Amino acid sequence: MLDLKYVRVHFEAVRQALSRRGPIPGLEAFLEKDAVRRDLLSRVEALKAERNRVSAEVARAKREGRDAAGILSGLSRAADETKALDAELAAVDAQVRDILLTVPNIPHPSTPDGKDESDNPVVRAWGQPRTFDFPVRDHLDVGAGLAGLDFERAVRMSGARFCVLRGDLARLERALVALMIDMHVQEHGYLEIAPPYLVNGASLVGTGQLPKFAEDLFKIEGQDRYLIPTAEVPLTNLHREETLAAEDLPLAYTAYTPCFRSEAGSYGKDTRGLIRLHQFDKVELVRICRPEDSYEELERLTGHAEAVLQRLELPYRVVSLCAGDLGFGSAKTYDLEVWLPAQGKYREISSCSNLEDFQARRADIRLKDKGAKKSVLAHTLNGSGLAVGRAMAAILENCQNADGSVTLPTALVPYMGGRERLSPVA
RNA sequence: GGAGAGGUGGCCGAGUCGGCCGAAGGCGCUCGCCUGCUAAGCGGGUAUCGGGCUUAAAACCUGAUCGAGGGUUCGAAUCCCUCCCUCUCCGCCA
Repeated sequence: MLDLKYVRVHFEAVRQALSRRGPIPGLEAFLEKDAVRRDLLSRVEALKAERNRVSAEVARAKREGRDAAGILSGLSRAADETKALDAELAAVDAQVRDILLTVPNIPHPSTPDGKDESDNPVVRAWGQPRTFDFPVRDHLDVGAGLAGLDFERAVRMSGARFCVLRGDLARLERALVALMIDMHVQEHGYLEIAPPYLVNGASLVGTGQLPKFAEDLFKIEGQDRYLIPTAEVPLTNLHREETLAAEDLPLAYTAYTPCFRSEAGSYGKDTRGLIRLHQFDKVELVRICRPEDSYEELERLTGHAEAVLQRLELPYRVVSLCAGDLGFGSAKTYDLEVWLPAQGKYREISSCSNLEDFQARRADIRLKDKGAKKSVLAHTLNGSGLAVGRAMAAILENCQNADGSVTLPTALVPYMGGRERLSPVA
């Protein structure tokens, strides 16, 4: 959410900056609604101030044993008026808030111009895509050969876009999670968190999924509870409605969780394989820091996610999302894209974003310097470190051999009980 | 799931028949004084988020907040309703 006063005072500049994303419907109504709100607010406050003054007079009269009937006369009409205006104010207030809640974040100046993903500039690349002297199979075929992916049964029990992992691949999933968490905790200084997978609506408003993207979420029927679409939600909301001590920052959290997404509107996209599922595992990174540090923190966070790809020896590149492709709450995002040889393409495996104070304002996450009078909004960042299913797909494709076996990246060997290779099941 | 108790400032805790209660008192923290050192003592300060004014800040004016929302009332921490949460006992359960 953007700052109300800032939007009012710098409306044209805000509109300009947001237009880099494309059209923002709803913004036009803001100034008018806001003016009405401000007018009502000052009138209501004046009425309340007068009411409070007279009430104090009544109290004094009663205490001194005098008759307060004279003061009291006509007050109930004023009270009715206050109540009516107050209701009007609450309604307009909600309207202004609704507008603000559906306006995306302002792209940072360093976020490149562009309309969609084809405009995302490559910032850097790492590793050489391998050349194969045999026909490359996609991760589905490789996984099937290992008897590790079972989509048929997953569909029967849950429906499309679910997967059952078996045997070596079930273990590989666990190994990947363990490797990633260990790296982030032991080498990058994150605190491991095991959060709830169900959160309430307020938390989702806090991180920006609600109210605008309700259709992307799985909601528990009849309850104010939703399956998390990413661990970003519980991790960032750890400190919702808290004022943090500035000297404790930055805070760095990591968590492994399943993520649940309805994928409404992605029919026909990536229908095969592990790339786009209703449920997938992800290791998430969240950092909460002082405003002046957040861009430095974004580079750091991105580096932590890259380190995992490097450890797994998977070729990847880093792209800077252009304004038109930027996520709702993000001011700047780097996507890490891993090489998938069967597709002959780099595919997103991590997205690292600086949300600046966009989430902090919604979630009321503040920080205060020792001795400072005022608190300020913190900055929040998050990134995948990494998406586990996509990492598995990348390993199956990049590390496959002609005989259908898969040579595991060295870093995974200890996590796979010393095994260096997964062999096809006859 | 059943029965009961309760949610007040960083913490503990008071709040009488609704009326100078944003809230006594204590602890903690902090500033100053005092003091061979430490400890003790004395005095002061110490919730948050808004709106207005201001170039800005401070000061000042003002609104809201005693779990959340609503109601009664001129006026609600105090009365009423709904919800959330915590604790105790019983039942069930990994």
